[in-house]
Amino acid sequence: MTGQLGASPPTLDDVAQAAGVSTATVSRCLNQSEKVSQETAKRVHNAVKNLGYTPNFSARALAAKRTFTIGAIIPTMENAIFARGLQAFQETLNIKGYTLLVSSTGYDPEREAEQIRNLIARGADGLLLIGYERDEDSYKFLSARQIPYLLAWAHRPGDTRPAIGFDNQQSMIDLTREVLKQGHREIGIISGIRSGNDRAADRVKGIRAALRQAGIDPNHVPLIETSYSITNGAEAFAKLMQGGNKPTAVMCVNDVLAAGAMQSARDLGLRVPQDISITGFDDIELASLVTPKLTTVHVPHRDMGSLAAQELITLVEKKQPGRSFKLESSLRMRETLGKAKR
Amino acid sequence: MTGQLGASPPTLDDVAQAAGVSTATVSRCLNQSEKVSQETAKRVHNAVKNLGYTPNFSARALAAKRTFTIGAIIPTMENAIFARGLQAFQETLNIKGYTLLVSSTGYDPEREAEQIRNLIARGADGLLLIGYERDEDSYKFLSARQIPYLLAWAHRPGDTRPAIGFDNQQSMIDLTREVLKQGHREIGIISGIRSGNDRAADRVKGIRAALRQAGIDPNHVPLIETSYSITNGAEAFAKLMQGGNKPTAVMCVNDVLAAGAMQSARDLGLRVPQDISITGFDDIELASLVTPKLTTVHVPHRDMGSLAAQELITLVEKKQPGRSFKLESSLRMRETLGKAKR
DNA sequence: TGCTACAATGCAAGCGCTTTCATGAAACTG
DNA sequence: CAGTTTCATGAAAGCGCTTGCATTGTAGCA
Repeated sequence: MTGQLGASPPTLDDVAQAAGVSTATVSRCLNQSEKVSQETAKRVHNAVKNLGYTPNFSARALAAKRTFTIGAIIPTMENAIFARGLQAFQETLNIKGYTLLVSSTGYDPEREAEQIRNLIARGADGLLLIGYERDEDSYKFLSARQIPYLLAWAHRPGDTRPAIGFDNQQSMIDLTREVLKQGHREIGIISGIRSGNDRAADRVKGIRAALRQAGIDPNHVPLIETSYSITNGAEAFAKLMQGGNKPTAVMCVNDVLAAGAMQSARDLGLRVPQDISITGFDDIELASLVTPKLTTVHVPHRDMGSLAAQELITLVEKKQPGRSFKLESSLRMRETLGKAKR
Repeated sequence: MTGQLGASPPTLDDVAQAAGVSTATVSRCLNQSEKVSQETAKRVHNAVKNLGYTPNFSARALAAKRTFTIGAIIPTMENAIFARGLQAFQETLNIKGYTLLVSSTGYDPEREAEQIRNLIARGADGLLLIGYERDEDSYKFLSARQIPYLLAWAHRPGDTRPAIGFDNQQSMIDLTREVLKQGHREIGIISGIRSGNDRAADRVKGIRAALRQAGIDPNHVPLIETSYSITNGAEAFAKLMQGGNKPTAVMCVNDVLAAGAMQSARDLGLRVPQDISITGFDDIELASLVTPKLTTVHVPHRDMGSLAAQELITLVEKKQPGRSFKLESSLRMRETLGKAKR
């Protein structure tokens, strides 16, 4: 417990001296303990404790070219969508002895490119990225440096890049069919910004594909694009209801937007689902909290997170090619989708 | 654009050679550009671009003993409470050229101690911590290493440690007085786990102090302690309503718990606020999303985050003693607090 | 007893960067 | 024009760690 009062932190050298061994031995003792005799190990551990020694991470990374750190770059932390899956990702990582480094981009592609370089510069052994869509340069950078990476929250049947997620487009087709089944013909769409966000884009594509199949021209279906927030969802909904032929169902590309839409519906005196149906996507906690409960698409966030962690570690340790996984989403028919009014 | 195909990443040396200068010059060029002639600078920047050079962060940290990185350790990322303030914290940090490293503890004091060491080992120039309560060893460690730190989300009038936040206890006293003003005498409390979480503890203290002042014995007021989650809030509420003398108002230590309580109330067929009043704390987005809208205490999360960032940078750069700031919280009287039934 | 085999340890060379100090050239001074 | 600054640059010493290789001591074997 002898503190290093004000002095610079204790180094491996200090520990070595205190334990009467060389720095090599201390290092081995701290890493691959099996190569050191029990007696020495005890002396070293004592010295470590007495000095309050903590290994300097930078020095370690520099010398070992290995950090046991995985980086994850997500669009935003404010959104429950990623928080859930990321939590599971981190838990699994920790169990396997890895540390997670998170950073967020605010849905800005340039900042994502920046953060990729940043996390690599920081020595991340592997990277988790959200979705497919990003500059080709970023992909080039990753393969030039031979950094294992995994895409998450998305899965495109034909694509070869390793990804783990669900088919956003197909999920939305399924949901849209349910909406159509309820007799809705006038549909409104509230989407997130699709540029640079393939999840949002694929979901909209899904809606449109299903509509087309049902003989509805998707080009005549009103769509409002706005960034993910409750107030934005509310505003978009209000705008949608100002138009000429008002929709009888509003499909939102995620639950946050849908919650906003519901709020706005209430403010406009519209009953859900009697006067208007509203659907979401993601099935975050919010979905079953609002009144009435939101009809949405359930996504196995936690499974995805923990599977992603396992796979990424495999990639890092085995230097394998990298596989893709498709997870199943499922509809959650709750209370906000009802029969079409007319 | 000449990629380093498969090879190890380009280093300062490579850049220096390509530009025909020494590594010292390249380094200066990348850091304090004013000390290098314009012509050389151009050559260097060209070389950097051509090689796709990215400085190795670990090497830089090791040599410079400076990282321009601030660490933040929060209880959880899943909770909107911290996400908001942290976002602002990060934004301000970025503007000033710093990077944020976040890690979470799951409300586990041991993991917090671990993470403190971890972030310091990673070279964080300063630390943001939540609340006052933690092992004395951690505080000792920080001062031994002379690491600037700032406590947030709490502010205790008498305490000398630099903190930025609001008076949790006083805020809750104010809210409780409003509850009492509505005629409530039978109060129930749903709290987070108070051990290791002084925010929760202070809030409960606030309720109890106000009750005592009103002549109600706080020891006879039922309290259920549970970890922060909607379902836990719901369960706690149900349990509270099973007791002998049912409360007419349930005060929750945060909005998440309150949202759970409201859900449970609905399931039990209780109307809010006619049959039972419910209050929250924090005023996260959720609060105005639930039906009816939650009466709660508003906390200036974003202001706190950005002020914290500024102050922490000052601490890091000026090595000043470290000041404390008290922010004002305010009541948001919405729809879930009504007159007592009897 | 002399030999090999092996386990435990030490020596020392880096990892990629910053920074002090020295150096030489150019720009001033009187 | 010699003497003094100023400026741009380079040489080289680390920062704290890991790790390949060399060295030692001891056990195992014939």
